[in-house]
Amino acid sequence: MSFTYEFARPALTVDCVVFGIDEEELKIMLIQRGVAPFKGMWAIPGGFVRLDESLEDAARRELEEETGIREVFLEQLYTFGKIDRDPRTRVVSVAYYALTNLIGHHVDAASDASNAAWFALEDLPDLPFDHEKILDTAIERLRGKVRYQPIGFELLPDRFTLTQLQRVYEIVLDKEIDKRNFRKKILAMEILKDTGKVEKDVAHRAARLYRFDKRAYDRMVRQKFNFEI
Amino acid sequence: MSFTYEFARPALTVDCVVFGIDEEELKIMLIQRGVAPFKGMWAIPGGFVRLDESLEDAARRELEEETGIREVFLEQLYTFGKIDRDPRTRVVSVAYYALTNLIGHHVDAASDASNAAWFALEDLPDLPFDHEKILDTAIERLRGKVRYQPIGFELLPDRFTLTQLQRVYEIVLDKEIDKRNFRKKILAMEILKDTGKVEKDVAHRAARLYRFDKRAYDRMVRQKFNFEI
DNA sequence: CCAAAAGTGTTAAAACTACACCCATGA
DNA sequence: TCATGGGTGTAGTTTTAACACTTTTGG
Repeated sequence: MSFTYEFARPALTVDCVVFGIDEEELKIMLIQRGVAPFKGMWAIPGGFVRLDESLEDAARRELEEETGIREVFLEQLYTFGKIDRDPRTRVVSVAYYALTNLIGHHVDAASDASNAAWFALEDLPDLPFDHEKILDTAIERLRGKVRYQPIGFELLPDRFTLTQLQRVYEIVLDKEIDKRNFRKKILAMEILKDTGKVEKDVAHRAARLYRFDKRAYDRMVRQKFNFEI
Repeated sequence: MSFTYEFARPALTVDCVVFGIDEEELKIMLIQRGVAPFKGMWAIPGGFVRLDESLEDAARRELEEETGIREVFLEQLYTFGKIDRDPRTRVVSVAYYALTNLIGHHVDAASDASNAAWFALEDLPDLPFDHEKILDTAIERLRGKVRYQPIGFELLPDRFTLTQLQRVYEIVLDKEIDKRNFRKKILAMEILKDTGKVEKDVAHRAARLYRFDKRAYDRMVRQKFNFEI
């Protein structure tokens, strides 16, 4: 089967930069390419857009097919369209970025996604195409956005401690934050809900667990409130 | 001539939201469609991406062809890819937005762009496709970006007064700003250069003319400086 | 000399920064 | 009882917001 058009069309793909925080560092998920070009290289997951799906649907489908990850925060990043970004032919790629709770998405070696793996940003392999540029753009966006939109939570489990949240900001922004000032600020926003529970199995005083209160946040946005770290 | 591919491909277009400030309001440039669908309706300028040009090149080319506007601030906005956004067939559109000195781009009725015109945002005709959504996205981006990136100048002539600049911010952000505080803040940034000239032909004390000092701005960005209004 | 916009400082309130110790828990 | 991180307040500094009058110019 083939498709014929009156004018030439670029191929259209989606790519998906997946972030996660593990211990003390920011990681991204890569997949090992099974086909040419760049067969065997680690790359950002992605693939061709089908005619019967929106761009975001395509990004989510590819993400699940290639890494098993689903139901995560996903946002369009930028569309990359330089003429020669793919050596084969003209390919335009709409890039997305995803934020995941890495702990909940450890790669299961037996799954479809057995050729997917997390990589620390400090320790990345060479990437094919313009994937390095896509990644840089994603990091820049994450750093910028995390300061004025409540997306830090997306990198944590549903329930988290204030220290975990602070760590997220310290890792993403790559700077130390004062504990007392951070707590004062984030609690003053009244967008966290104390779950009444505490950590389990820790060898020190157990910390309170909070949950992001989307309802409260939406209410504040309506009242012209500004989230800022 | 025709083009055949193994898999179906969406058509790819660029669209360009052009902003300008005239007197006391924000305007955008629309063109009257000469072809179906929606023939005769006013729409955001745009067109198909060719294989031998990047996305930004395509946006600039279409912009010049349809409106005569060239050499303006242009930035990618968002890519719109809902399945049914075009009634004919699947079309994905990479949207850009441009900021222009409207006074320098009054539409010349005798030009190629004779079917282009400026419209006040408050007084827009119905728009085809998802152009209203594209426009809303562009306005939101402009409002957000103007606060932390020095792009307000792009809506003014090369030389401008502080009052003109303040007006730009008041119009874009749709709120009044205190004159003394605005001047203090913007001058403290040291990104404006006093040209030594003053306004001509005004029926009151002539104001100083300033120019945006990109060199100084870049220097400050390197020093971790934050532009913010 | 009048109309119109240019230009200019001060003060109070709010936000931010820096900083150190006691507490609860499990091993 | 010790090691580990949890949790808390205050004071100095900076930033922001509110506010009104004099100056210059052309008509």
